[in-house]
Amino acid sequence: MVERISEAEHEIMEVLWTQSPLTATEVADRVADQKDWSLQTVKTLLSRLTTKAVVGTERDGRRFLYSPLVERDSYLASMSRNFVDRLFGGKVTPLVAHLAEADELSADDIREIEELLRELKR
Amino acid sequence: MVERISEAEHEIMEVLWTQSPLTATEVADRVADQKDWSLQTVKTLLSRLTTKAVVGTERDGRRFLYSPLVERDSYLASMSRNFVDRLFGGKVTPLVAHLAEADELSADDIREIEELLRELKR
DNA sequence: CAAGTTTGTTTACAATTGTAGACAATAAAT
DNA sequence: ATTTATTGTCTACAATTGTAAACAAACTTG
Repeated sequence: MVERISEAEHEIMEVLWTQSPLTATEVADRVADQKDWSLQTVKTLLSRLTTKAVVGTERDGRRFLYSPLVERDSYLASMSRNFVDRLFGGKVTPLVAHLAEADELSADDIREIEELLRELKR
Repeated sequence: MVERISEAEHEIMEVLWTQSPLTATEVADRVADQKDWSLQTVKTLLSRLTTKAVVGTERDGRRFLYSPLVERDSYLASMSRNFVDRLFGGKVTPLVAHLAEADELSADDIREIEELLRELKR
């Protein structure tokens, strides 16, 4: 069971998934592109993530190096599952249909997905 | 801009999307299949939804009849958009790829989606 | 060494969310 | 007419979330 990760926490995770381990300050620096958070805020989020055991720490002198303990893939999987379950009754087709109708799919997207599905069948 | 709807509130919306207008008690009855909520809880959620202006009320004597003010489709659209943006950098293909790899797609699903895409191209 | 800097820990505090209880007004039932 | 049920409104209260400030220990720099 992957612990629930809040939206702000997720932002931190994305940084760590891109590169790790990192110190709190490094995380803060990298997340600064997206969010205007103080170092304190980042440290709070990191500590909540470690409490939830989705981020692990490794001592490096007096400070910590943080790394993700869950893989991005497995996180995405559980989020996607949850999302599709809640909003589309667990069926992926209606989701794709929906995105398509909402013009979220370009011709390119469609080609890409078709290609992907072709791959899958083999 | 569609107001943010919480998870519990969403459950109520699903009921109203299925049928409306309904009284609070009727909503409570119907939601009872999914969630073990007291009537009070349902009434609180309904009132939060009306405050957010995603549910509208119509007086019927001393009580209210509740109806959705946002369409399910447009809600789904904005949720999907948000989801795909946040987790898949706005690209749908990786999402589908992900679901596929996570074995969330059966052979039937694949056929369905292919059919759907064929439709779309016309 | 004294002063500033970095880092983790503790505490804070408002908004949102889940989950109601209490109460008052009205309607229904006996 | 008195009791009971229904309904909306107001209030509550803990957990989670976003966003830090305060503080203390340790490290760096002048």
